Amino acid sequence: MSTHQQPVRTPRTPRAAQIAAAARGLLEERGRDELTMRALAERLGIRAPSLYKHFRNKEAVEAALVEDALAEMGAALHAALGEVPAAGRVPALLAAYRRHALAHPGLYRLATTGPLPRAALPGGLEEWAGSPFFLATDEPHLAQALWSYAHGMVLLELDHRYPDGSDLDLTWQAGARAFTASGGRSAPDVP
Amino acid sequence: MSTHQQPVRTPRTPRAAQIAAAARGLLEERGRDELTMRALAERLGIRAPSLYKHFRNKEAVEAALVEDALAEMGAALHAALGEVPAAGRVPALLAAYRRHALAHPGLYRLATTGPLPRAALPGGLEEWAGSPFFLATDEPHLAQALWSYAHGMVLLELDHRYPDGSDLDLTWQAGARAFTASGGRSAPDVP
DNA sequence: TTGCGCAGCTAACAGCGTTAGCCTTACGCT
DNA sequence: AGCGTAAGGCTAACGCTGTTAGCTGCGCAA
Repeated sequence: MSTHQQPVRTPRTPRAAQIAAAARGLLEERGRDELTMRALAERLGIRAPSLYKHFRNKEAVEAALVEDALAEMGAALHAALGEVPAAGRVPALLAAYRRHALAHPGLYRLATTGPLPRAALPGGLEEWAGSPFFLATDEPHLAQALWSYAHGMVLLELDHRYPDGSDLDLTWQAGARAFTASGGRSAPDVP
Repeated sequence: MSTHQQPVRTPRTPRAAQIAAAARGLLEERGRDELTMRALAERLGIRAPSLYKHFRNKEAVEAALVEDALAEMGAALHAALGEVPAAGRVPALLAAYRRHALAHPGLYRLATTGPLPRAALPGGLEEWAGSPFFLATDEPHLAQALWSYAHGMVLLELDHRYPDGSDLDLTWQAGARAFTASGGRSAPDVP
């Protein structure tokens, strides 16, 4: 229907999949800079150099996680849009974005900050993961602005940049209101 | 008047100021992960361990740069608001934010991503640097949303996350329109 | 003149990603 | 049955990182 098909995923040997899973666990449990090749190997019961039999280098391990992150984020956003009438798409999209990002903070950061390893990613995955913003706004520039807003909100929330005691639910609502009131060809106001 | 006084700065010995200046140059010219203690020392004609006579550790050097970054960003934003009538504050603020961040990308990233070294920062500096968003919107939650939007835009632009050929001027305009049309107690629409 | 402290130095350590080279195991083919 | 090969582990080591300990020389103050 309105949600295009998810792009093909990069094939992964069974052992590579195990390593990626262990890396993901390490990333979420101990944070980005404790995801080291030696710690990853230890979690798998092997030594660090053995990892290089399965991944070219650390960046390739991270690229595998980025691929997972984009695929899962894309699936969550497309699913959120599927359940909602056109008028309520922006708030639904923002809620799903926030929920998914905060549920996987390490993965979110890895996939969305710093340079994207585009060469190691399946073609079309990035666009597919971002397309819900275009589906929710019907206008490319407003879609990019909405995406930027959601990204900024999540990062500032993860980094504890908002003043203590901020009611972020209300902040997300204020942003949702701003983006539904404006520009979108099909969205009536949601006070 | 409406712009409060800038908070006091942390005192810095002459040598510490030289080191911070060299660190800033290194950060902007060669990027965040080429800002190493050895490279910094070499630029100053000394050896890395000597730096520890002036800064407790690398994090303290970075904290000095974060302080500079917040003070300068705050000054730029307050200045931008001072030149503009109430109605045009949001677009003026966003334009100044973008211009300043893109002019000092390394410093911007250092100061706004990852955990803030709040303990090493002068009290009130962070709030002062962020207060222009409150002055521009007159509503705390919309202010935080606007800030998040600007932050997300800058980061995605710096990280080249937008599709090739995106006209980001138009995206910034779309966001400015969304945030001026909505909520703000004093802002009429700016088509 | 004596003493002190500032600001440099070398040597070294642990941890990082990564490479080279070795060895064992398992499997397919003749 | 035996051989060849490839997969997937291993150790040792390199150059890089931040950081510490301890030494040295210079300048200033009492």
